[in-house]
Amino acid sequence: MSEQLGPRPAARQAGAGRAQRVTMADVAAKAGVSRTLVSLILRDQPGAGAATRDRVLRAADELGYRPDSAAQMLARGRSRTLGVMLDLDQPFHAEMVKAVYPIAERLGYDVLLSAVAPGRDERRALGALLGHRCEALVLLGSDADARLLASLAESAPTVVVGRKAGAPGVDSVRTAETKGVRQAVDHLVELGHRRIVHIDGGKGPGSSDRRSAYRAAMRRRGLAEEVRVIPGAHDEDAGIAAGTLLLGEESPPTAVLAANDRCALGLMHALRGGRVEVPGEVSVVGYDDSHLSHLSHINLTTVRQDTESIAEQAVRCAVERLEHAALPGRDVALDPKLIVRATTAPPRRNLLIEASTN
Amino acid sequence: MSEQLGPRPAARQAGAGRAQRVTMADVAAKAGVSRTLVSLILRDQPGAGAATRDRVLRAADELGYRPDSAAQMLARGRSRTLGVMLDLDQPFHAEMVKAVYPIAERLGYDVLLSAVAPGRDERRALGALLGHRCEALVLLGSDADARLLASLAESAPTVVVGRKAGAPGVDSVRTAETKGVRQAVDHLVELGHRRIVHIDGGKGPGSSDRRSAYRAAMRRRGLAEEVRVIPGAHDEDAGIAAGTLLLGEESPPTAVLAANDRCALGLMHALRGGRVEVPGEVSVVGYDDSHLSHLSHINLTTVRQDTESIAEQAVRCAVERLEHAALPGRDVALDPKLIVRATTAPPRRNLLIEASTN
DNA sequence: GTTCATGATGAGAACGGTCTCTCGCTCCAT
DNA sequence: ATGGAGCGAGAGACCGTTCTCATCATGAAC
Repeated sequence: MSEQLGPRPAARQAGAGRAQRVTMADVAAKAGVSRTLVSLILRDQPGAGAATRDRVLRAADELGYRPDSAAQMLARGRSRTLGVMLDLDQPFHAEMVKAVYPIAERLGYDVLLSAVAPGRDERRALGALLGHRCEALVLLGSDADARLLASLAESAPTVVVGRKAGAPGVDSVRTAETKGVRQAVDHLVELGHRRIVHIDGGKGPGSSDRRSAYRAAMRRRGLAEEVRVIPGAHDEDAGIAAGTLLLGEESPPTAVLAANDRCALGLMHALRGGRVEVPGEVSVVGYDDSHLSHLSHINLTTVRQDTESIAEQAVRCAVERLEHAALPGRDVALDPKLIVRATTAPPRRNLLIEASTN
Repeated sequence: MSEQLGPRPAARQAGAGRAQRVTMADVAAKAGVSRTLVSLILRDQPGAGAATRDRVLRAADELGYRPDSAAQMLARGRSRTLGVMLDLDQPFHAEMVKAVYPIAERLGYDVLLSAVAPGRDERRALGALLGHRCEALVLLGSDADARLLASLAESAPTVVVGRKAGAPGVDSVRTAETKGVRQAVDHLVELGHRRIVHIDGGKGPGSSDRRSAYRAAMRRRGLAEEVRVIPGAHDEDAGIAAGTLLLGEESPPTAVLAANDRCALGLMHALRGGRVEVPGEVSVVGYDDSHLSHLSHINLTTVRQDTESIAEQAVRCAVERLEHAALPGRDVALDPKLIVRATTAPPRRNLLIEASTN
């Protein structure tokens, strides 16, 4: 242990050698005014003379003053901080976060990130956010059950992105899966495809919606008997597995609607490995328009979720609920947009079969 | 109790409708002890009777008490929080963060994430971390110049991951590029390759080291006249460009050492698109061992940076500097390991030429 | 010349914790 | 008895802000 001479020697010595944090008091002293006034001026509030204002601002700048958000939070009773929980492995989450930053900033909120990781489940990730006094939570692709969500909502406004919340008092923002899927199916049908299968996303967020939307869209086009769902997931391996499965079939589909872009990529890889051309022999549609799909060598036709708007709505929901307490739980569904690139084309009859029996 | 005619009604009403935050005072009241004791017990310090301890813990649990880290920071003078700056688009960063979490936790540190994004440069990302009172900073793949690093280091211990820091008082942790590259080259040479090119990472972190390491390794194997570096970058497009270039050549290399996995992927895609088999006609080695390379359909031979150890060292550096103030700047270089998978094999003479003129 | 808004400034109490100190007790050697 | 140790518990200062309220000039209005 440390010898105890002065008050809290440990704390002092921890930062030893390092410049002490510059506080408002230092600025006040340097400018020759009171702390109160410094606070006022730094927060850009009226009530200080122009000359004083200048002097204080200059002093703050020279000292390299940086407000201590811990103290601010404590004093304000509000942190003006939004917590975002995400999965670092999901490119879509990355896109969302990028979109959330500027929006939150515009509304005067700070953003804190907390990732789920092996050994760090949602509960912990969220606990960290709450501990850091986030006033509202945005959950990207959460698996949380209704009970957890409900209990969260008791301590902070909670918005779930990408799926229905299923808990009272919790907002959700997501893509209108029905429309996205329908656009994709319509596109394929108009190209001349009939045998269109769907690789689903298993129990991932939004996938049950997409599944039923696919069925509905097919029925709507009179293709009820062609409906076929292959169980999958939101990663490359699922796509590979499905691709391998299809390669072995006698009369495989001419088009595939994948669970998401990663899944589509896996699928395409498997198909091309089996010498099946995309889109020559099989058309592939992804879902997400993640940065992967833009890449020139991939050039994936995909359904773009409007990240920008989703982020905007999510932040807005959180903030509104923060300000007007108990609103009813909202469920915002945004229109997605089909981005046609190079992986879809009219079907070429029988080529697939030929190729796969090479 | 505070039934008094409200000081700060604004603050109170901001959280209107929402349950008030449970504080230590509430727990203390419920357990019939003082705040001090509650604090003691919750921090797991000696000095409280077993019975009291139980009573307090139960009370805290029942009330759903959650320590307020803002207040803790303020009171402690220390935040015990590590700030990590990252780029959400880099899979390697994701791996790092996943590794950092448990290590930091073991050392009793909290982790805050701040991402760079369009419209949010390193300066801002770091400002956010500092504002939230991070005691130390870990920068993943930073572009920051020496001046910025030096000024950062004045306010908090700073560790740069993936490149040399180049600023005094700033630690760096990275892979011993020389060894990784040498292993890769040796592996290829032992398989029988001589014509081995390197696609470099442009001005990305670590790439100049890899470039010279490649030259050295080639010379060491007596292949000085085979040295060839193709300018590239750390993404798929660079790989494609290089691949396209090579496809057009008369006597292309039999093996390629890519800047990183993403680059390798692009390269492979381009090659396969040109009907060139990997590894049959060209062997490809990546760098990073990101989750992409594990995928069964990719199965990339790659140089694994030991994420685990890098994270450990980075956190350790930060913490040690935190505790022992002004140590000299360290530069830890960790041994990488070549992971041989399915994209490397002995060369087949002339096949590449045949294939590419098909 | 006294009274009053008005605008600039300062004093001091929160906020929710941590930490040092002191206090009252019991236990045991003198 | 007497005087410490040793331990459980509480008092109160403090961390760096924000916010309310009081104070103090200053000049316009009466």
